[in-house]
Amino acid sequence: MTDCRFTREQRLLNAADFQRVFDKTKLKVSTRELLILGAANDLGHSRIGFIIAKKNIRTAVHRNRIKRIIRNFFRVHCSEFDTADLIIMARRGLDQRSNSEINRMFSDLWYKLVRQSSSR
RNA sequence: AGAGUUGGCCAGGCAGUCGCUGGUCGUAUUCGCGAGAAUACGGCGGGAGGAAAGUCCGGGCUCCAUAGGGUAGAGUGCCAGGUAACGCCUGGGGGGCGAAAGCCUACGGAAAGUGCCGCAGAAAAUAUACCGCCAGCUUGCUGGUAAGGGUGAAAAGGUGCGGUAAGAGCGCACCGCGCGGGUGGUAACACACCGUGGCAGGGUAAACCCCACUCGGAGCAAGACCAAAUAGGAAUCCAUUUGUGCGACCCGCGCAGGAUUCGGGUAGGUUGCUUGAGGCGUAUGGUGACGUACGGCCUAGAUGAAUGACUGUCCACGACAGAACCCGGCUUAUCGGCCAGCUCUCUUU
Repeated sequence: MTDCRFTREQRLLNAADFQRVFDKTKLKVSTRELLILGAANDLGHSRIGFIIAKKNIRTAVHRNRIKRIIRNFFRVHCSEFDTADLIIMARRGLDQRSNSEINRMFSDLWYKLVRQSSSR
């Protein structure tokens, strides 16, 4: 999985997928403005889903921007990780951060997650 | 050149790397007798806005019943036109602001009825008389007044002359107002036009209300199709006393009954889904909104939701902000830049 693509199979698509992650959360890393939940799957690849509440991130432009940046990071780095389903949750204040700040923040969380996963 | 004002246009550019999405072409694999379909990979070109926003109006489209009559309710409110329609737009009229260009205007009815109107003031609408003024006499009372003063946002027209005890539309002239007519205008309305009446009776209708006109309801999570689970119904035809259900309510309409037939439809998927009251150009009618004719154009269609990220570079250093069925408006947010018309001021020739 060294090619850097991002297809429909790599996304959490329905409510049942999301619920499964919430019920079987094994991985959890966070900062003040971001939270990642993870649960192992047996599909042979990772999947990602977003929960970005309108209450926390008020304008659609910022919600789109956050999703695009994180999705792009996931696309490039997904091969570094075991197969799992991840949910990215945005908290209040994230829309105040610039693109590079979000990239750095997510990168820190990502490697924390990789360590947590491999130590298991 | 500066100040103002109105209308229109643009919304960082370029290059590279890595992606996403739908279209099309090609190749491969699978399915199919076949037309073709699905999946994967590759090539090519497409991929947010002026407000995509708020959801405040209007319409298309879909379903409810074929959307019909009445009541209730809601909306609109100077006139004429435009439009699919509108609460929008255009032109005109009245009123207000400005030196002007121009801007603002919820602008029907207070003589159908009801309600409300603080303080001050004698009195806020049936009128009335605090200080005055005048007359009379018993010198502080009676009568006559509303010119003057005072209160107030507002005191039952204004100015002048006559008149009178003092005054007063009491009389007259002009201004204002009402009514009737005339003229101009499709009309709202206007008039330094004519006649007539001494003269309307406060404000508030974005208070109830009255008058005129308009409006059936719900929305793409509408609706249609495929279909695990689960439950026993569903569709068509016939009948319509009674029972029951339905939209804000009524008139009204549907369902239950009998017969025939067999599928039904939650998760999920497919569709609706972008060619449309579309945009561009030319000609033409119109003051204009806009209409008509001809030519050629196709310009996002996602669905846990694409349209991006990173790097370099240039400059004016980039605001507000992301389509979700589709259009027409309105409103609100917005870094800046460009173009055109008009008004005023200054300088120069």
